[in-house]
Amino acid sequence: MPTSTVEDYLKCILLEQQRDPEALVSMRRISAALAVAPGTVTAMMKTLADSGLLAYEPYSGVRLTDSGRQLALHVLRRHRLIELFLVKVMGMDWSEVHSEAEELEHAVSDRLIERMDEMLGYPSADPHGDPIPDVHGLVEETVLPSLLDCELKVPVKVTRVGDQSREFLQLLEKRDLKPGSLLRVETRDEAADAVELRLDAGKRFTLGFRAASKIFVERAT
Amino acid sequence: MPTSTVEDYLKCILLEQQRDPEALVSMRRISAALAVAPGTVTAMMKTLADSGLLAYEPYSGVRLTDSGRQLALHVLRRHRLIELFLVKVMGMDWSEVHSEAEELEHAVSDRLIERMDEMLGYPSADPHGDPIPDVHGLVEETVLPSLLDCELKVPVKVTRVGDQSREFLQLLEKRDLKPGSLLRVETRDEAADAVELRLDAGKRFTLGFRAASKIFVERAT
DNA sequence: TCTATACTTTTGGGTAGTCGAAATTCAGGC
DNA sequence: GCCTGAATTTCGACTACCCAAAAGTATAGA
Repeated sequence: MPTSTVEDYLKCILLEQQRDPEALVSMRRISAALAVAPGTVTAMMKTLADSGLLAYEPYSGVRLTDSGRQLALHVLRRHRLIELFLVKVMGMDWSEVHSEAEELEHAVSDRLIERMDEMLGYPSADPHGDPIPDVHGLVEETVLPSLLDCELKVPVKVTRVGDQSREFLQLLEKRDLKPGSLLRVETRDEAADAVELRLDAGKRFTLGFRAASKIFVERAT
Repeated sequence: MPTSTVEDYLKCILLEQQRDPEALVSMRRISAALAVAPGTVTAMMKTLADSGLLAYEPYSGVRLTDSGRQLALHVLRRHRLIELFLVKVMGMDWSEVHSEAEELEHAVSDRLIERMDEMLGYPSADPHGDPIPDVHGLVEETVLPSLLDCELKVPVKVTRVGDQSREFLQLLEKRDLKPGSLLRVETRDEAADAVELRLDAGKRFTLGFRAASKIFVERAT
């Protein structure tokens, strides 16, 4: 059974890999994401490679093997189900569940996680709109446009947010930009680094490009 | 912040101390309870003593200090609230929640545990009848008679069981001897090592002294 | 009083994970 | 082709656990 440290490394690599499925994941990215020294990552990558969980190319980076990927997906499944459980059942705020799930994902048994899944009605996405892998590790990967790419002046629905930080989520909460919210992008001004939104209620709100790129939408039906 | 290993040692010592509040807790008991080598316990006791969590008397044993006791009570609170939560909210079997709680007690945040407490209506006992310390670490210690000490032929109610092992709990479940169940002790035969019970429904069942000593009752009102 | 035995402590050693700093490698610009 | 800067790897060292086995201690019974 993998230690919780190993689970953290695998999950982190999976997430980094998803940003750019072609490339190998560099030591630098992992070391930054997990806040450990670069040398520590190199050492860990060697032992994970020895366990057959990933392929390690010295000076280039790593890529998960099938078994490593499978394991990482199970951790991700636990993480996201727990987040949804904390929001839906425990009534916690979605801006505080990420760090809580970060701990719990290593402690819950398979039995308990399946019970949560059942209670939640086998959901397909967590409170941030991230897809939940099923019990066999299958995920539906959909690429959504962000507020930077979507059509202008057309009603869209927020379906996913790409930043778990407390501050960002609290902003979205306050401005009613959570998954499910409806809005339209009125204008984009590259020079001003500004994306102007009109919310469902008619209120207007402006985001910077950086923040806008972290909100993903789909056409409102 | 104490590691989960330290929390396990403290909880274990608290529990052993409760069996015999006068005596010091020996290395042997701790080593047996936690399934670690005796030398490992001695080493850990020295570091815990250095941290001011317990008093260590070489060749005699240890006793928790106030701060050690406080910490242990918080772990115990988490453990017992989690057990009750798993039974009441998650619908798990009481014979399987102990080991699950053993992991979760080190992972849940204070925030989440208080949320559970609230959802459960600030309960005073876990599914086995063990008292739940309050948020300040206060517990009501009540000494109850077991099926070995209680009056004969008088209606009593099971209120606490002193063995968390799966097999024992499954037996109690099957025989309807869970906390809340009503029964009478008909006879005790020391030579035969037998305690004869008459259950509420009228059925009769016989336990050995060893098992009978692990079921605690109070007079039925 | 002495000793057998059960318990405790000490010692030496091992694994997992971490860091800081020195040494190495790679890739882009000249 | 060489140099430089960034990334990577290597190295020595540390903490927190853990074990097995040798050595020491306490005590109950002869």
